[in-house]
Amino acid sequence: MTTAESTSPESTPEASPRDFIRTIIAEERAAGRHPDGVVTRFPPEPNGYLHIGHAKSICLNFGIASENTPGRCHLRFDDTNPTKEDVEYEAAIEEDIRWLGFDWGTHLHYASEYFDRLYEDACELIRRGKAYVDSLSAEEIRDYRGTLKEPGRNSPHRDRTVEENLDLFARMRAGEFPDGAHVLRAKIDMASPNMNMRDPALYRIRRVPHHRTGDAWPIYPMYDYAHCLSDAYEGITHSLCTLEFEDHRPLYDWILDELQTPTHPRQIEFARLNVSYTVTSKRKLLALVEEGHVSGWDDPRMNTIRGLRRRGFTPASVRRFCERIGVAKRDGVVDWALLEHTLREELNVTAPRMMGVLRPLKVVIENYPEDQSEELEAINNPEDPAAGTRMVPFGRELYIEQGDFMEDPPRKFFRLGPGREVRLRYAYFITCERVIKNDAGAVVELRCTYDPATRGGSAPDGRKVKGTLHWVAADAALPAEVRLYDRLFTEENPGGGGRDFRDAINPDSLEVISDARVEPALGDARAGVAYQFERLGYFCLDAVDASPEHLVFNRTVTLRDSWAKHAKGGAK
RNA sequence: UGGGGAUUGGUGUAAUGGUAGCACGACUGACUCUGAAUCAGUUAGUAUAGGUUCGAAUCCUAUAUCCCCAGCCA
Repeated sequence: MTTAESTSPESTPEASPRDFIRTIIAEERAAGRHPDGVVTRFPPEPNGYLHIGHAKSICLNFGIASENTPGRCHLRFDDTNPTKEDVEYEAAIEEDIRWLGFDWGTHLHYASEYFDRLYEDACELIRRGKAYVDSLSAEEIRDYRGTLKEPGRNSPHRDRTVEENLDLFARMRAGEFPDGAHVLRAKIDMASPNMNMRDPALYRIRRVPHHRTGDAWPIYPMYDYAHCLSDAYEGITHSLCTLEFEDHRPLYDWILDELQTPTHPRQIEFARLNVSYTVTSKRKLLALVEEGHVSGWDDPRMNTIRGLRRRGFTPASVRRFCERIGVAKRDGVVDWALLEHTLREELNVTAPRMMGVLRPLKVVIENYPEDQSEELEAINNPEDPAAGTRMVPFGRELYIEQGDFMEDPPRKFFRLGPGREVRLRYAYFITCERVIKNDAGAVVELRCTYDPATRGGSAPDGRKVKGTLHWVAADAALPAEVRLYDRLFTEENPGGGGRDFRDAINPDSLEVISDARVEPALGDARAGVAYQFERLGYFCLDAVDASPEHLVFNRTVTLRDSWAKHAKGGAK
C-alpha cells in the first residue's frame, strides 16, 4: 500500500531518518518497495547473555520495524551449533528483550526449525552443481584455502559428480560418517580475494544432540548458509548486522541468488557498540563470570542487560541511550557517561527522594528535649508535585554523613564544622558546639544545638545557611547494607594495545557498606524501583540479596557532584 | 597495489556542492532547603597534500592512519 507521495510543501509526514539505515529504508519505501511492510529480525545465538551491545541492535531492529508500519521484527535464535548452545540462554534472552520493552508477537523462530528446508536447499545447490562434498581433513582444507595474499587451490574432491555428491550428502545426513569425515562446500572460487568465497563450508558433521532437535541431525548448517536462507524464509526485508559481516555479504547474496529465493533480503552492516570502561565480547564476559571476578551474569557491575537491570538501570534509559548514540559505520567508543546521563535524566523526574546515611556520624542536639520526638514533612519529589509528601521522624540523636563534617574545613566547604550552622533538610538549623573524639583521635560524635524557630528548614529572621545536610533519626532509622559500584575497569579500552583485559580490572569496583542507616520509609522499598538518596545518588533494593530483615541497596549511579570534583582536584 | 570498510571538537553523531549543527563531557556564571536539578554562557572539529568550482566535510587524484577477513564459530 504505497501512499501517494504528495509534493505539497506542507506534507512533512515524519521526522527525517535518524541514521543511514533508516535513510536507505525511507528511500526504498519512497520508491514503492516493501509494500507489505519492513521486516527485521534480531538473531542471537543462544550461547550467552545479552549485553549493552545487543541492546543497540535490539533497539535498531525493533525500532525500525515499529516505525515502518505494518512492519515487524522477529526474534530468531541462531541455533546452528549444538556444541555451544543451550536452552538455558533462550529463556534469559527472551526475558531480557521483553524487559527492554520489545515484543516479537508470534514471530519467535529458530534456525533449527528450518533444518529440513535447509537440507533440501542444500541438495538443490548440489543438483545445480553449486555445492560438493569435500573429504579433506580440516587441516587440509585450511592448507588448500591459501592465505590472504595467495590464492587457494581446488580440492581434489571438487569435481565429484552431482550423483556422487547427493549420495555422500545423504549418507552424511544419515549418520554414516564420523565428525570431520566430510563437509559440504559451496563451489565458488578458490582464488577469490574474499576468503569467504573460497568454497566456504555449508554443512559439517557434528554427531551431538541439539537442544531443540535432539538426535534428529548428525549434520548442522553453518552460519553463512543458514542465516541468509532463514532470513529469506521468514520474509525478512532488511538483515541488519555488524561490520565484520561485510565480507560475508557477497556470500549471503550468492546463496540466495543461486537458489533463486522468492525474496532477497538486503544485508546492511553497522558498527557494533563499544562503551568505555567495559568489555562487550562474549568471551571476556564469560571469563569475568567463570573466573569469579564478578558474582555472576547479573552482577550489577556487568554490562549485561540483567546486570544493568539489577544495578537499577531502567529500560527507557537504555533505549534512550541507544537512540542518542546513533547508528553509523564508524568504529568508535561511546562514553559510559552518556548511559549515566540518560539514566539520571529519567530518574531525576521519576525517583522518589529519600534520606539515607552511608557512613553515620552521631549528632546529639543538646538543647532538644530528652525523650521528645516529632515528624517532619518532606517532599517526595520536587520535580513532581503529584508525588506528594511524607513524614520523617526526627529526634535528639541523629546521624549525619561523616563526610559532611570537617574539623578544620577549607573556605569553600559549606557543611558542618566547629561553630558552624547548617540546615538539616526539612528539619532545623543546627550549630556544632563540641566535637567528641575517641582515643585514636577520630571524631565519633558531635554535640550540637538547634534553633526551634527554624522548624521545617527555614529561618523566620531570614538568615541563610550555605549548607543543607541529609540525616536520619538515630532510633527510627533502619540499618541497611549498601553496595557502592564503580566501573569494572580502570581503562577506557580494557585489553587494548594487546594487553590482557584482566589487568585493567578495577580492584575497587565494589565497596560494601554494612552499617548504613536509612529513613524508615525505605523499609517498604521494592526491587525494581529507583530511589534517590538525597545528595548521594540513585539506589535500588537488590533483587537477589535483600530481605525484610536485611535491607540491601545497590547504588545505581551517583548524583553529579561538583564539590567532589573540586575537592579532589586532579585526583583520578 | 590480497579483499572489504572507515576517517567531522575530548566522545558520539548530523550536514550529500551553499551559514560546519546537535548531544555527552569539560569549564564559567546565575539560581537553589539536594554542592542535584534548572537556566545562561565558554571551550573545541572536517586526517594530510594537491586539484575541480564563484563556492568543497561533500566531487577528483594521491598519501596517511585505524578496523575486519585465512573456524568444520556466529
